[in-house]
Amino acid sequence: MSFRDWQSVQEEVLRRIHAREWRQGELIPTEAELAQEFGCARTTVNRALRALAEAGLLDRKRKAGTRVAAAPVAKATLDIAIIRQEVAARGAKYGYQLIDRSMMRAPAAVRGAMQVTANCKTLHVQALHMANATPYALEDRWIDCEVVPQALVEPFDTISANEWLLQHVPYTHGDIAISAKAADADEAAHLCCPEQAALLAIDRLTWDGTRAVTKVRLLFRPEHELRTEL
Amino acid sequence: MSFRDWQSVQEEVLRRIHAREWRQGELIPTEAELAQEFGCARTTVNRALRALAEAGLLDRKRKAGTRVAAAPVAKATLDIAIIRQEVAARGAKYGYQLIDRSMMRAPAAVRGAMQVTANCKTLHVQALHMANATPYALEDRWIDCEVVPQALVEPFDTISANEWLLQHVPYTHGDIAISAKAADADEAAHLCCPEQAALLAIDRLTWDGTRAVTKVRLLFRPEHELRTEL
DNA sequence: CAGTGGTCTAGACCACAGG
DNA sequence: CTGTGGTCTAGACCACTGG
Repeated sequence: MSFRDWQSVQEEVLRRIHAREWRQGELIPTEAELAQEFGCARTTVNRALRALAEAGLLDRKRKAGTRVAAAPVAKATLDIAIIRQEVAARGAKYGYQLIDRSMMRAPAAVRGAMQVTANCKTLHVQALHMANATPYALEDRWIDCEVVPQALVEPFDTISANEWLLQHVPYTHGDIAISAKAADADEAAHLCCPEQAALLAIDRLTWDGTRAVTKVRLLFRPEHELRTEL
Repeated sequence: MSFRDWQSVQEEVLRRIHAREWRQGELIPTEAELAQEFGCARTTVNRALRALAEAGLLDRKRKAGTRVAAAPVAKATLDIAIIRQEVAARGAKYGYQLIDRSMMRAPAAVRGAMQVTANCKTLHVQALHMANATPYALEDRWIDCEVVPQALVEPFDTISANEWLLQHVPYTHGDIAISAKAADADEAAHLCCPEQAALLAIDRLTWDGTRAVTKVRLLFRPEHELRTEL
């Protein structure tokens, strides 16, 4: 019985965890021991165990060894693409419609989240993304024009801010929050759904270093689902 | 200028992407070339580029080389823990309350998703998770007792099915769907919120091989948010 | 066919943390 | 101090796929 590539080592380790040969919280053999047992290099065992640790199934600590994670925190990965591609991936025809584009002072809540001052120049862009001519998502966005001056001359009438920003503005990291929200009158009108309908909301705040680039809320139609695997 | 560990190689590559030294869709140098430039082994460059490819920033193909991803699909990772731990992590006191536990025929929709027959023995468990004595999440679960016979003798009155299953039943993979749902009368009563309030719903279907183990819907209070980073 | 990434190896040194 | 995982190296072979 020998396992010569890291995938088969990983499978064997997974099998032992599922079969409860190695119990939750229990210490498993060291990399060197497993390498000897499996007849492969320690590097190969390391690759397999590291992948499982990243997936949350193992806890590894120097000197302390490797344990089967007591509470396997599942990592569900959401792929967040440009909305146009998302719609296309569902086999629907993408449509875009600009609702509003204007310089305005952001509400206090938005200024707070973006950490900008009250008189910071911000651009507000609101637009509707459509799939097969029916509403798909409502985008409500604030852009800090001191960070992204190019946005001042971009009309956003044919290309969405969503797409334009991803392609033209670098960022270092972002925060995402997913929640549910009842549709207000305005949102219901744009999304062609009843007022008070339960909408899925994705809020994203994007940073370049220490400065907020943009804050966006995407509201999806009631039946919308985010899908992923475990 | 030399970059001797994979993290610094990764940072340098990231810098060049952000600085647009390497444009979107553009071919970047081969691993061997970069290794020479950076004064390190090809393995080290490989480690850095592989990590960036997993993060969705690079597209790699044998023979075709490595390109900067045209549409950087952001991967947001949600950590899905046992609810008791989730509540504890927020610094609140966890509470648990069983609402219903009974053998019953699952609705057609549930049977379809779990791919079981109409007369399959299924256990229905409904329970409330609480934080600081206020409702936190409503759990509505179906368990296939042919796959998990031990569940038949488990009362689920002090330990939640959520936690018991994770600790006692192995699984191979799962599907997750996140959506928004308006509270019906029953749900509103349990969660102490107005009827029609917008709730965040997480549906999870867990498999062991080709057999469905359990299907669960978790409904969270209106103000609940799932947070993650990019 | 040949260029590129994917992986394995044996050995080495290092960083961290338990005892 | 010592055991464990984390990483780097140089070299090798392989698998895929573009031309």
